[in-house]
Amino acid sequence: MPPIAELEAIRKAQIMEAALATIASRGSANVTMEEIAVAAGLSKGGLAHYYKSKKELFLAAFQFFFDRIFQRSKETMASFDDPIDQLMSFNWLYNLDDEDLHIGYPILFDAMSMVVRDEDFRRIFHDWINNWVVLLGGAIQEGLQRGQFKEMDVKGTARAISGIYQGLCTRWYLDPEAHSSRWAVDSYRLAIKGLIKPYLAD
Amino acid sequence: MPPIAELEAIRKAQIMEAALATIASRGSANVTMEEIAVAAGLSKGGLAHYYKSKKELFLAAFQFFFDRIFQRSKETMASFDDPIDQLMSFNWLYNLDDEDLHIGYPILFDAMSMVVRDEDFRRIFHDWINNWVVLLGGAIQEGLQRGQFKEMDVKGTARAISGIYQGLCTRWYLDPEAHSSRWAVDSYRLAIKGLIKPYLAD
Amino acid sequence: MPPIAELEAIRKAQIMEAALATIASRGSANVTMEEIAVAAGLSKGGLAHYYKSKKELFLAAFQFFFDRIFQRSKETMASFDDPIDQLMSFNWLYNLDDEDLHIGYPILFDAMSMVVRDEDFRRIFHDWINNWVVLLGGAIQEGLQRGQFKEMDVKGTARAISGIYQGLCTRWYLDPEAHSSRWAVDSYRLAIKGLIKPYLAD
Amino acid sequence: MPPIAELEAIRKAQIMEAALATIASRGSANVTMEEIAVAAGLSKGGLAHYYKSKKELFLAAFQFFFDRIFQRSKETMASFDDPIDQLMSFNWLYNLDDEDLHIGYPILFDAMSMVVRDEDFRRIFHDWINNWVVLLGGAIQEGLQRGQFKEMDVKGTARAISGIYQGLCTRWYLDPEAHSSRWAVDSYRLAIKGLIKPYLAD
DNA sequence: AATGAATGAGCCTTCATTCAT
DNA sequence: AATGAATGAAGGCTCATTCAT
Repeated sequence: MPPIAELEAIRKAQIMEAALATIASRGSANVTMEEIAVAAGLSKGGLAHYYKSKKELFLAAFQFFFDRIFQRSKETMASFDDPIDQLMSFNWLYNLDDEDLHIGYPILFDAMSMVVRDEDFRRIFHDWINNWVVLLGGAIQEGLQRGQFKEMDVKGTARAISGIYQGLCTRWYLDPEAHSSRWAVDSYRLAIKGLIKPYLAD
Repeated sequence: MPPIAELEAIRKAQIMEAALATIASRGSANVTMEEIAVAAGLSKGGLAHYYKSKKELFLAAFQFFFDRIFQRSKETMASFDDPIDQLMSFNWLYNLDDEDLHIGYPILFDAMSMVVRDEDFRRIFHDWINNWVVLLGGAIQEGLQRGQFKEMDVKGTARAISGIYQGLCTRWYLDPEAHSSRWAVDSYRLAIKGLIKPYLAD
Repeated sequence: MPPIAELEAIRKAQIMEAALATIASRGSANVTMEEIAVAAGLSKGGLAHYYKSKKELFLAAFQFFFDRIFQRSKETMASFDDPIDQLMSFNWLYNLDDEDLHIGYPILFDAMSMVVRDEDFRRIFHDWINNWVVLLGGAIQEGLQRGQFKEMDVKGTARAISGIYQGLCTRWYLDPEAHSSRWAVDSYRLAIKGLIKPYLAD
Repeated sequence: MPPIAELEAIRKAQIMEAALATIASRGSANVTMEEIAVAAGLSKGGLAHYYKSKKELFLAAFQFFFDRIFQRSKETMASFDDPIDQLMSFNWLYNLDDEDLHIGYPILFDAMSMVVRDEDFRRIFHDWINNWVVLLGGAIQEGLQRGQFKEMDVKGTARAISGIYQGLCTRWYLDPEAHSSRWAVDSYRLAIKGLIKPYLAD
């Protein structure tokens, strides 16, 4: 790889980090290209060299973050063998000391705000969700094969787990004083139980 | 003395509707005071007469919307007798023909984006959530008294239901092609079942 | 006099006081019609009823103030018999407790700023200066007739005294810590001495 | 790196000239940032690049002008040897063909209007006055050493001369038809004589 | 006489984007 | 590759003025 391409990769990585950090703290509505550039150790013009427009930069940053969070979750999940454990493994996310979270939630809210109104943001968001569905669906499938779970709509259940997870996380993050991480974990487990053993309860 | 004593109330109501509609469609980051003014049938200056700043207007609009949605839900819930039915009664919200929804979700995403970064928005959001918790908690309490539910942490469960509900709604609204309202209702019911009859499943 | 005309006079007097006070404290560049109206115990519309435009109001207020200061000075001067004492009698103006001063200097600076650029303000300012010249000229004339002063250009000397007086006052008012009223009085006396006994000094 | 290393200095100088000219002709209350920008050969945004706010620009412009006038006076004064001549040397200022004057007086009035109400303007004004006092004080001191003047309070006299000078200039500038420059020069000389040889007259 | 609702022009300021170097 | 000067559009807000009541 010629050094020129290496440099580009390095710069883009710096910019991604800077963009995520500044967007998270200032809000995508308020952050300026210059703030991001400075956070990345560049000038306004330097940033423009790598990302032609604000939207392009935001799309890349969101994508970058979505990938990272997904990757981390996937790895965590892979470290468990039991499908139930796998579905519960996202609990690493309830940790206010993890910097990815303080970036992730603000980013997520901003992203959703854009998803509603812009097709390009919608696409990367949907793709991300679909990745989760595939990941969670794999665990469910495995549970089914092992006979641990009753028959169910795998994809739909995966979607539900993903949505429920996000709903609980959101509450926890927006008001951690009223919503402990213990509450989040417990609520999640009970809800999941309801979903994956539906007929048991009847 | 104004010709109509309630002129201010009328104008403010017009403005609230206009603000919600324009914020929802354009996004709070993009909507301008003038757009809102025009949508309310006023000029820029006329709007300023009633709301001194953009933030003041936004806070009022969010508050206004939160109140309305809550009120509608409360009334719907009150029309059911059985606590289980009450907890399920929010299904009226899964209706893409209901205009409140097309306002509500975009507003909600924008609101959360601000809640993370601004204390004033945070306050009205927390208040809103707390209202839901009280409302849902009432139904749960009733179920407990009727012996329908097992013992549980009423408030925590109410918070969980509220969060889960929002998580599922969000997915449904952001991608209704992949998430049917049937899916949303079913997922919600199962998750709730997990929450309110926790020990049954074991 | 019908009560209607009386009311108008009362209102206009209120407005003049309010205008002077607010212009002085806020600056003519910053004060708003509404601020003045409120200070006068009226509403925006009520003020408009008496003064059709901001400029009209300002002209009236400046004129009003110029008249009052001149009248007070004239009366003070008339209480002295000796022409020298008369010329020195303006010392009542070096009194930071006198409210007219805290109105007067700011008003004067603002007025001069307008005098440079607007014919209407120029006219009332010139008229005011000319009144001073006549007043001071009278004292000088009297001194000449009594044989107290050497022959001189009465008008020119009166203009000089007036200008010098203002120059010293200005410095005193703008920086009273560095310019005592003692300094102002003494400097004024010495300068006047130079002017009215010109040939003595040679 | 800028093509011309001194670009910023050049631009700022252009802006200073443009600001002074436009403020003088339009008044600081009326001049707009855009007017100044255009006068400086820049766009609104270009001006903002060099001066972040209107106040910052005005402060810089006033300072710039104060410095220039002071420098010119200082040089003129230095070209005379006799202290009396030095104190009289400011007569170059009575020249309506000198562009600095047509800028200077309007600027001075606007400045004083702000000095009354704003600490930052007050500071640069006081500094300017103090510079004059030091300059004039030097001439007086020299006169004392040469035995030309009687003993006196050097600083106080310098302050008086400075104030008197401004008072006379102001009248001359605001109404040159009624106040000739001859009048101004003569009045100034006589007043100074009164100040620097105070006891002679008694 | 008096109010205050409403207008709309205008201003300061911000900022994404372009571009010469 | 990188800078930062420069542009110009746009937005929030202010405010003198008008006018129906």
